[in-house]
Amino acid sequence: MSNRRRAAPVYLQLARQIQERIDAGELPAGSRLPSEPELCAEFGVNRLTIRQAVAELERAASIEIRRGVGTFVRPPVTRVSITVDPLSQRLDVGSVTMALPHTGAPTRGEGGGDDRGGVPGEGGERVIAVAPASDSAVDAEAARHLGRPLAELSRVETVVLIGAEPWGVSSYWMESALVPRELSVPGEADNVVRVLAEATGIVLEYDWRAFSAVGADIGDADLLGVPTGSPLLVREGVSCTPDGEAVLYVRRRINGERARFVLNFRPEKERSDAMPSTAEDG
Amino acid sequence: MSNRRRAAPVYLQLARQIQERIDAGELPAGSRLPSEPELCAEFGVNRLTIRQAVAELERAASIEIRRGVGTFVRPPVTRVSITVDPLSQRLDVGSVTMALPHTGAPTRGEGGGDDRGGVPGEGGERVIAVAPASDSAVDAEAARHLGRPLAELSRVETVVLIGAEPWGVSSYWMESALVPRELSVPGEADNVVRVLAEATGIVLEYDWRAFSAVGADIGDADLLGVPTGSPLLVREGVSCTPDGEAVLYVRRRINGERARFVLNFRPEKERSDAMPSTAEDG
DNA sequence: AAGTGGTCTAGACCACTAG
DNA sequence: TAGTGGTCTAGACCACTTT
Repeated sequence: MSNRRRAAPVYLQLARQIQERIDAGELPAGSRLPSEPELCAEFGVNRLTIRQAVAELERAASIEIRRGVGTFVRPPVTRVSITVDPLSQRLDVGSVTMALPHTGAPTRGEGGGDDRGGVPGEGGERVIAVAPASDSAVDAEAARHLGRPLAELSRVETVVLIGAEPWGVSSYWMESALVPRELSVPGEADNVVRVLAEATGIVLEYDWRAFSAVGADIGDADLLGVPTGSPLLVREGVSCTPDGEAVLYVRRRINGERARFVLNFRPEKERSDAMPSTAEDG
Repeated sequence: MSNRRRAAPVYLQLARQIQERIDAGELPAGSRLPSEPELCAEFGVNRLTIRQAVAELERAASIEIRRGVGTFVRPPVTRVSITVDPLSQRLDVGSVTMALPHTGAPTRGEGGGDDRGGVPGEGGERVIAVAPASDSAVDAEAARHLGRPLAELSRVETVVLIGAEPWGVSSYWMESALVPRELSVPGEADNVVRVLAEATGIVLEYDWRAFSAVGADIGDADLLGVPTGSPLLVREGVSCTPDGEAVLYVRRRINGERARFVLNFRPEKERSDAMPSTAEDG
């Protein structure tokens, strides 16, 4: 009849213990954790148990593991903020692609300052596949959003780059007849929405946009260079003609660590220095 | 000089192989995977290797593991959609809490239908802690957003429930003097924003809101009953008086599987049945 | 009781990074 | 080359669920 709560597994206790050291400042951002053998000795457990604890902290984004080097406490993340003015901006002018300020690789690791100015290629969008919609669940949802039969649709898959680093993965669905020739073959494309608008002469407006969060599936994880299950910010929605005819459904998965979408509800004002805002949305 | 790409580790190859079976329909949603010993025999590897592969698929949300029972292919997720009308809704009327339609526990698992009607308690918000802001990074950010010194602020931590299930975790920061007595002690609170507005007589408007994605840290994972690192949708922002004075900073982490925020940019129209919309936002 | 997944040990070998 | 983390094996015991 003992209602005693089962003790947590050892690896979880260790994870919490190490997290407490981090929170308490005993292990400041950028500092190195003891090596796995050292932790084994300290806690008197098998290496695999230590590894489970460390993996837990890595999933929690508390630490960063660098193979062959060591394990380090992560500094607080800095995100790219993208502002959307919900009161006025209704025109879908293209992609977020060109937005980002200093495109240098993100600062990480030690507390040491590492300015890295002037990475030349600002970014862009690389088409990696174009194919007719199949009967997969995601294609079916796109067809539903566009109110068109699956058979008429094509899907364009792209990777959005900042500098040379993948920042997000996009899937676009549109009528197959609308797919511009420039996009019909994998390669650089700069900005899919703009190419589409220019090639077809269609003016695109936002119909709706939605935000959600998912873990990276195996395919997206590959493309983005992150572990499977990493949090991705999903931004999806339909763009339409000024008449309201749905033309394009887009679903973009963005490395969660590297983006924040901001909606300002009040007219431009002195806002706290809080929002290091930027850029346009697409 | 061999530039041959290193072969992927066995567990990853197995994960991809199993994922392909799922994608191909050989393992339909709801079906059970072979047990771990069976998979060991089939692929001729150690059980731990199989477990690594299976863990990978679980992180990718492709499968669901039920201890003592088996491992099952997950059906596509269904999310609660919350609409925000960016053109008009500017008043911060309270929490998303009361929003959700049928509060039954989410359907999961087998393809079999499992209606579960009539969970009585519709949900609410449970205060779990109230404390003065410390010098932690997250408290400091709140102070920055509110433009007030840390010492004047208090933090209120709550869990947002749907039925009996935790749906999100909220942190609110406000002037310590403003914290209503009703919130000053842990317990049921129904709706923090409403309580705050009623207790102080302050009318709250949105200043800004932002969306991002993070993995659950150990604490949030505990509160939400999800694994560490699970994708959470973060909705944060400042609410202010009609004069624009920042009053409240809120940062809510929502189980990523269970929420989607929708912004409609066009006036109400016949929209595709796509958006099974709902509710208000807070 | 039987079968499932969860935790843990001991030991091995490998790949990557740095000095 | 030495030290780090990454992968894999073999075997054990446990907790949970179902029958």
